Amino acid sequence: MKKLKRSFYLKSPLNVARNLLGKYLVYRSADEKLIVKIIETEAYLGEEDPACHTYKGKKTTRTQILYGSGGYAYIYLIYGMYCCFNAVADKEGEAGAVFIRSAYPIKGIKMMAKNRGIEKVLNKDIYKLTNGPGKLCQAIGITKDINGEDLCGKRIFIVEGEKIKSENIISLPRINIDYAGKACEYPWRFAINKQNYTF
DNA sequence: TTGGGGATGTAT
DNA sequence: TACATCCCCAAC
Repeated sequence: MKKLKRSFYLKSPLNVARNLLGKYLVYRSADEKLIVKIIETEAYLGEEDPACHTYKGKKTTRTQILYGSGGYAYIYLIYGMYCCFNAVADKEGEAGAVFIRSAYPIKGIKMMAKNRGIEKVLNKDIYKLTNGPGKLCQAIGITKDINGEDLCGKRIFIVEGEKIKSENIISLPRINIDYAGKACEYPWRFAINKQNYTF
């Protein structure tokens, strides 16, 4: 399947967040290739977005990667416990990102279960392996050492997966950003509508 | 050097 | 609905 090119990521986070739905995230672990389908994303718009780590132009070592060119991995630790995966979006100088909130396991399910500390997975429970940002990172085994990795490289990348019709995409308010004031109402979360879609 | 807070997950 | 648990960074 075709790997997404740099140009895919150089657009606005809202555009990239919507277009990442149905795409496959591929990670080459030491043992095998792990693949998940992206089913829920959130857009973070940069200096104007109170929920974004770069709000008001905040520049630190952590946010540096966000200001760079789109198409790189941004991984940070949340609540001192879990890693969250983002794809940096927009062009150099614009600090946007797309947060991957939920995915569905496609390949390497056994390894993902092992990484999550689960011995046996029933078919009906497969989706639970990666249905959260922290779970996703734990399942495919990525940590902060992937931070800054080129998504157009070989270790981790995204490929054309399934084309999702626009009528099957829903937009919703983002989650757990209550501190962001009015911005917590903006419909910048995108998901595949499960009502007309089966995995 | 310090302390408050956070793009979560799990059990209850 | 509680709480585990610790990096990040601004302010001191």
